[in-house]
Amino acid sequence: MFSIGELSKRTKVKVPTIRYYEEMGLLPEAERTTGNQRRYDKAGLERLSFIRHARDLGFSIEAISSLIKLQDHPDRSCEAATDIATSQLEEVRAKIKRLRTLEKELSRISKGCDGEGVAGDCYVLASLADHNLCDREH
Amino acid sequence: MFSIGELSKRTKVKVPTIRYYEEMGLLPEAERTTGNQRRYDKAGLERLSFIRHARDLGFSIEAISSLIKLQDHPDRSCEAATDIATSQLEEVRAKIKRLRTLEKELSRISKGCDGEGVAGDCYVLASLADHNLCDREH
DNA sequence: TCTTGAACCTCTAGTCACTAGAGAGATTAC
DNA sequence: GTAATCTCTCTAGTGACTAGAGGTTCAAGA
Repeated sequence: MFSIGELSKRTKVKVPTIRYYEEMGLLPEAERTTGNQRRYDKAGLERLSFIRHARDLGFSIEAISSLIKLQDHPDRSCEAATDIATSQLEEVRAKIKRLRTLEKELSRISKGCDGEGVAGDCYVLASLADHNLCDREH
Repeated sequence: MFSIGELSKRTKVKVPTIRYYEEMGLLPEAERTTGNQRRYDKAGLERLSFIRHARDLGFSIEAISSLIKLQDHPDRSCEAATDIATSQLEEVRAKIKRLRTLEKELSRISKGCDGEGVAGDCYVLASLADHNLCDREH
């Protein structure tokens, strides 16, 4: 059994974040010492690692909550899990697409001004003021 | 002179968002009718268009605030503007990079399970539980 | 001119996933 | 025993809005 600080070190999840996850129901309520401090074991460590990994991959707390429920019922169909992962993948792809458009636009705008003139003649400011100077929709 | 609703229609920025921008100091305090309703003119429209365009490109409220200050002083050097645009571009590129890694990982995980088995055997859940199943760092 | 209904006002609180800080109590090492 | 470090709960703040309550004003038609 180890403390919340120890769990934090091992998982690289900050202490207040661990408490937050508990409050959100992602982690079960931890056992306590007589002095009311949380104590964890291997199971707690594994669950928190799962959560952290899923968060790193961009899953929302809500999605993780669903995934955990599935984990706790290994006999149920895993269709929901693949659905969640697939829609997460779609979201990531959509974000990439959008960011690529922004990248092109920003890169074009940045190249338009070397930063040596005055604000009144700045192509960056002009581009932001006038959408018509843009190449494409965004 | 037109109302906040009209301004909203023309710029496609929602009414509460316009009020929020005013509160944040991005928009100057609007003129009011005797009945205390906001009225806008062409200048207000242009400034809000600027803000919306910059937001669409992912600039933060703070960054936009700096850009607006520059706009209001056309005699100052525009170095700050190009700096802001460049660092925004860098951020966007960093985000894309990170999302690409996630995309690869999620795609690999999703492919590992067709959703037809049970949760106990699900590769999606197993991958999330065990970082060692990952191809690369993320 | 009166009435109706849409648009407007302010204010508070909620969103997401944490993060920061206060003030008090617990644990651990020496 | 004492000092240093950890931990506890609670509240409030972050960014960029969004939602809703409860009340007021405006514009158009009768």
